[in-house]
Amino acid sequence: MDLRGHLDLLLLATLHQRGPAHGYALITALRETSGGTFDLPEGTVYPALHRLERDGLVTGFWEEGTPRRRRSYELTPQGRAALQRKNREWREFAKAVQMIVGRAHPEPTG
Amino acid sequence: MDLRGHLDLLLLATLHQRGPAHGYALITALRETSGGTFDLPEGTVYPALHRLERDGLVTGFWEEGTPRRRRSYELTPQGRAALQRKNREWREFAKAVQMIVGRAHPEPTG
DNA sequence: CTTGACACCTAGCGTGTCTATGCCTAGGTT
DNA sequence: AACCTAGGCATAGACACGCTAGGTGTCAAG
Repeated sequence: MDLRGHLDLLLLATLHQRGPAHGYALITALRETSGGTFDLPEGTVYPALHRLERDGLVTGFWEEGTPRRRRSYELTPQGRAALQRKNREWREFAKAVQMIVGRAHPEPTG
Repeated sequence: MDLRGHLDLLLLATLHQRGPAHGYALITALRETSGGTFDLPEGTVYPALHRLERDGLVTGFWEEGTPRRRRSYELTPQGRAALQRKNREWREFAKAVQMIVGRAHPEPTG
């Protein structure tokens, strides 16, 4: 596991910042923005986008006038609301983990 | 999903700070240290401890002289090493998410 | 004798992510 | 021509993890 259930947050946040984008572009954007930490396989991203569309958080449309067929997605109002919520949840989660982890560190030599 | 694959880190970190502890005590400790954010069901913690023991990251022993039977666990050297590694992974992960999420926030009213 | 805190355990489910694979187009190389 | 690489989408299946839901039992207080 690598994404730990935060994939939706990452996708929604990226769509929010960059505007409508297609799957492959999202993969690239996440890889670059995260400094290489998130290098997501397609089998992760495409099903996730389908899920988000099914749940009404994004809407997809086939782009016209591009050489290759590509399906782009943009945030819906519910998507924006979900992003806000997931953002809050992330901050609370990260803070809580930090509270537990952030005090002492194990000694390198045990 | 709530713990997002970071349960092991939380357990190992708590054991590292408090020394040997039993399952129920870990649940209480995590709840209090996290300010209530992590209120883990027993069905989450006990199987996780079994997993950690199976993998050699903790060793369990039945405490003697306590009114109720309780199985306590303490970190092994591998456990300490794993804690270090998971700690690093957490920091990298949190940083990467922050890079993606941390710039803009959706407007409250859309 | 019932309630509630303490303390442990497990089967089975749902969900999410990844692996693996497939299909197709465009552009470049040999 | 044949081949390769990058771009682009898609799904099936496996796996890991956490949670639900149930169980066992002790001890103290009402």
